Amino acid sequence: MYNFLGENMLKYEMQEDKIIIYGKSEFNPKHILECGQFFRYFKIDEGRYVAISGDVSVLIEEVEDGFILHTKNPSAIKRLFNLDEDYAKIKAELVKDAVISKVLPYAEGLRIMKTELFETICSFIISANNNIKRIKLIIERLCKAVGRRVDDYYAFPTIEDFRGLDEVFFRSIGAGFRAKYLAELYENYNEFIKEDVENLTTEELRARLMQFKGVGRKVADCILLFAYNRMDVFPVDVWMERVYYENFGSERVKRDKIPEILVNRFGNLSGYAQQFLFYYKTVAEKENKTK
DNA sequence: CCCCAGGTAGGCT
DNA sequence: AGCCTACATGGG
Repeated sequence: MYNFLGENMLKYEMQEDKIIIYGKSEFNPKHILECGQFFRYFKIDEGRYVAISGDVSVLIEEVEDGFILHTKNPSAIKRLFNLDEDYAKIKAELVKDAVISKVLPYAEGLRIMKTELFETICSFIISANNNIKRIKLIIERLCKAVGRRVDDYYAFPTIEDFRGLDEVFFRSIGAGFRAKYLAELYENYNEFIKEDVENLTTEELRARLMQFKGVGRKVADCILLFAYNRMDVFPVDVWMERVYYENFGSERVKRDKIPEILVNRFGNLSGYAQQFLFYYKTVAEKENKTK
């Protein structure tokens, strides 16, 4: 059955073991997976990616006029990629910004995902003062060590899989100084999920998330954006700090001020703006230079 | 043998 | 509050 929610929206068809995506303008696996929001993806070859979220996997295959998302759990994958989100509308608004209009053409079909909460918290704690390649490496070692085996891959560990794991264990998978933060998660996360946080404002929920050790402003904003899809946040890391001075403000400001300035500029589209800029800065700009 | 990476906590003033 | 620095580890 088709979705007829809007004229310009992504057209897709749900089947028992796959989702068929029609057209390539609103869904681009490279742009979605390589924009830094998600770590458990693998490029198989030209045109094929595998992604694993929680305990669900998907094989993304490029075909003539779109993509086929092979999966045992299509509804979970539909949710993961926010397939009903209307990006035509979002981009029509964003393109009015001179800086964004420059980078949008490089990231057509980028979508913000909706990632699993526990996985997102762990992943972004690991991301602190780290590089993407090594973040992926540590996460894969974590999944292989304690994640449930599903078919031919390992699920991301659940909170219960973390029971009893100590700092020594997390150091053994290469987490380094972040090991103690991960070891503290079992108790603190179990406390957190008892609370009703969905109705908190973004500011309140950020403050709550920052009570986790290893979660500061930037990591909290990533959790807000990717796990909660709160779009009124703009995570600022070393890359976004560079983008800020190159495009938005030449005067030196305190690093803590940059998110505030950019959220004022982009409002409820901040999260989208940040991801388009991040993709351009970390992937597209580099590829342009090598051409 | 340097430097850097999707930063943060803790200690200092 | 705001500033400073240590922090584990793999890759360039």
